Amino acid sequence: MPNREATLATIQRELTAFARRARSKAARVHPKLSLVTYSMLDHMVETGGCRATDLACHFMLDKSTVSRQTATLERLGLMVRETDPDDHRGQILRPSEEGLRLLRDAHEQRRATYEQRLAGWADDDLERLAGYLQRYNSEG
Amino acid sequence: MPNREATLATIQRELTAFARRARSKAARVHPKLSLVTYSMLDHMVETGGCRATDLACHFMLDKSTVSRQTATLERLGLMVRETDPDDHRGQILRPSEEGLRLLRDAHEQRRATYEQRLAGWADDDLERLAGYLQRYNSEG
DNA sequence: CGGCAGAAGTTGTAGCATGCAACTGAAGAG
DNA sequence: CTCTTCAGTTGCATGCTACAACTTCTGCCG
Repeated sequence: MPNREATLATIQRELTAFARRARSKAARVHPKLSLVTYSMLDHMVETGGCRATDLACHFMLDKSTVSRQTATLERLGLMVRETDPDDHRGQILRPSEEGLRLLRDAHEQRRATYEQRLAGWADDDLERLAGYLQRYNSEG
Repeated sequence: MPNREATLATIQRELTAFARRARSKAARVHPKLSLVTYSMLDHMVETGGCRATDLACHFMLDKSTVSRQTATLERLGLMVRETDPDDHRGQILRPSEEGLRLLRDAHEQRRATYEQRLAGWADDDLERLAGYLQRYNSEG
């Protein structure tokens, strides 16, 4: 049985390896979208439409960066904006129909990738892993 | 008991969240080093001195990118290079004394971060998580 | 009411990482 | 010897990011 030090080192190493792979492989979940713009579109759906400031806060990015990324999304026809009726300074950002389609495709693609990768796993192992990851992310 | 679909979705979501956090938080593991340059120095140690081509292959980067990063490391006094005696085209890259010191600091810093984050975990939970992560990374 | 602080976004500027392509120098095959 | 291939560097372009200055609008306080 390995000691705690070694186990911690393994977890650290494996999570780092995962992060590196995620950045390089899943960096382009769609030809037109980077991981960040994809996540932004996703966040607009999850929140039911949000403002640029929300995105900046949630992803810890400068508002100028968000402004440029949303401009790109709009130029690609993947996002629409409407002035917030309650506060004319802000805008409500939502995916367009095409943006929603693209998001669904990307979701399905990623789901299939994970399903294939975890195909050989037993159900209870999957559930334990899911629980561990939730616990890890919620702490700290 | 959740179904397999839901469990897979959870794993996917949590790993994505982890990757996003890793990008923003662990982006700078040391004031002078980015995650990439840090990993490069680390790889030089693990391999006992390697060539730029090895780094490019291992990290899936263009050789020009590696060339510039190693130039930066050398300019910072963290790395030294010597012409490969067996092949005068290549160079053997190694951390300098200061590079090794800095690497040890960074290692310790990261180890402490993980230890703190996982402080409340039972040993067998840690070992199971480590095993799951190894299995996940080794497959696919 | 009128002015002023603060918030939401945009744009100018700069820095950094990265990739592709063209180039230099060296090793190895014929 | 010559030609090809490999290791590495450099020029150029691109994309993401931050900081700062500016615009427009809101909300508050005198």
